[in-house]
Amino acid sequence: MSRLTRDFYAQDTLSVARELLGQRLVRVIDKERLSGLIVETEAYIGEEDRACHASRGRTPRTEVMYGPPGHAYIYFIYGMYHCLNVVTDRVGFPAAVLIRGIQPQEGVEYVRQNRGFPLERELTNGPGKLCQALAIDQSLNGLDLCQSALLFIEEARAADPEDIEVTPRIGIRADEVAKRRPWRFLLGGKV
DNA sequence: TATACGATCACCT
DNA sequence: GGTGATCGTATAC
Repeated sequence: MSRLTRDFYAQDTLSVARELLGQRLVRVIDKERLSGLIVETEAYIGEEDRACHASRGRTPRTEVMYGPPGHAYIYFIYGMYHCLNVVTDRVGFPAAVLIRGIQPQEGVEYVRQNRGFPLERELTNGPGKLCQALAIDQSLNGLDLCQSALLFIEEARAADPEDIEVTPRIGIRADEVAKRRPWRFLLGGKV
């Protein structure tokens, strides 16, 4: 099973967001594999994108986004949740793809424990939920997905372009221009 | 030092 | 459809 390489993440952000659909996100914990196919992503691109954390410039928090592609940008939100992003594009340009949803594959029972045994479809259908399910927190921030044994993305089945749905990003507070950008990608018409 | 708020979720009506 | 939980970060003082 081959892992996605630096070249993959070094593409422009919209291409990465699109091509991540159908790939397999893998978390190894206690030598056990937890994984799921990526079914929902959102792109956040550059300081000009008002919805992107880097729109207020380079800070300790956003530093990772300015670094090399292929690293994990994980932030803490609403005092209780974490969200997982993968850094894209080139060094010095802040951009990332938010992983918003996965379809559980391996280690489902472990995942159910982490999530407090909710309904199957509620396990990982949101950025905060999937981080809780895969035990992803800030200790993994900045991790190199091309090198790490703990967190990485494997090449699985690339999504058929016809199965990809494109919509505006959700949950963001920003100006109308940023809100309207069709930078959210879903697999198989999932909403 | 102080304060306001967010790329969310779960639970309520 | 509405709201409270809960705290790191950015920004203002």
